[in-house]
Amino acid sequence: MTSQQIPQRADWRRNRERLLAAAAEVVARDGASASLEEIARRAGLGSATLHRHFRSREALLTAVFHEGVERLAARGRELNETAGGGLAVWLEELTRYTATTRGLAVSLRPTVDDSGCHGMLADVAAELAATAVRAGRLRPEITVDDLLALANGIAIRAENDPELASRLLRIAISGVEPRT
Amino acid sequence: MTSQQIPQRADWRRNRERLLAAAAEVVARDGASASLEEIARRAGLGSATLHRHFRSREALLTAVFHEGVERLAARGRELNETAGGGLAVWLEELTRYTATTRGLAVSLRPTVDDSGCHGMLADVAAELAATAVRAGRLRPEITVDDLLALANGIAIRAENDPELASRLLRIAISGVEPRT
DNA sequence: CAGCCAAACGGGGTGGCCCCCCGTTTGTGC
DNA sequence: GCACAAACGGGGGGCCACCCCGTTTGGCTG
Repeated sequence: MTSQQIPQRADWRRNRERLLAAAAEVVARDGASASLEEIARRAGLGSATLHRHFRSREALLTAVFHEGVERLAARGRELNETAGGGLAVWLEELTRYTATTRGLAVSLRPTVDDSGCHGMLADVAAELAATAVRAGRLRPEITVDDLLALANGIAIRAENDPELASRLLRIAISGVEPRT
Repeated sequence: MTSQQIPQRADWRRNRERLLAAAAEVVARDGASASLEEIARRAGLGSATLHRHFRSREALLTAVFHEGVERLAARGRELNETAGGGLAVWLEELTRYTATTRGLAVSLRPTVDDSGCHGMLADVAAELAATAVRAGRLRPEITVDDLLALANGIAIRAENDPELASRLLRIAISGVEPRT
């Protein structure tokens, strides 16, 4: 998924794990703008090593969030089996999770080559959306990318506030006018 | 609105204008994270002077965007006189404008003391919302703050893409299900 | 088990940024 | 014009990203 070639030497793999563990801590505290130097320090490695392992801040963040994003994707596939395919439920879980996981929301913006976290979710989202359209619960002219962008915008804005994230997403899904 | 006391010496006012002009250029190019040093340099002033005029990045951004935000507020009051009070129209204009004015979306997040740009819009938004509720076009349990947060999240996400901003806002306003 | 060498490491340099201290200049009221 | 508060700005401290290049090390081979 990221720019990892054939893992080579043992120390290389060990250091990668150390870097990811340190990054997880620091990013959880400071968000996407965490200091790369501090991450390297905390891993007991030189900052050059960090840069060799992860060419960019984005590559590092992608690796840090990889597991959580996979879990979200799996959850989406699971929900897609339920009656009506729980698009709305999934979007809310997605938004809450990305809002409360510091730095993740920013990392979910699609990238030029789509090598980041976004690509991993786009597929599940598309399935859920298709099911929802079939069930008459999603207007067909709304694209998956727009749905994801909406959830992403809400998550960025509601960083650290899951209640706000849920509320905003529900408004966006049900609209603003009284139900007729 | 910002931390401006009684404007005192002539050079003080002159320098303030120079700083704001430089800031407008650089922020338009680089967004909210523009380099303060570059702004000072471009204004032909020392960076210490910039810090004396604007205690924080946020204070500077607030001043830079002041005029545009006032215009948005005025536009809101104007729309509030029309039939049904154009809440939806205003929200879309707001979102488009903040999405395309680099750095503004970030500056519109409410601040602790609410001395930033947000306060200037909260009042108009409240009027528009009240009118919309009376016209049966807004569920009363939706708060103004949530509406603004939603528009703000969309604008942050759709930075530099007015079409995306419009589309997302319309989805959020009309909801995701087919109109019954 | 030793020796070799590509792979991997990391100290430290470069250049940038923010923020502020404090000695210097300047505008203004008298 | 003069005195003095008001305002300025050079430059230092501390942090950061990024990268060069001399040094260490893992693991293969015989």
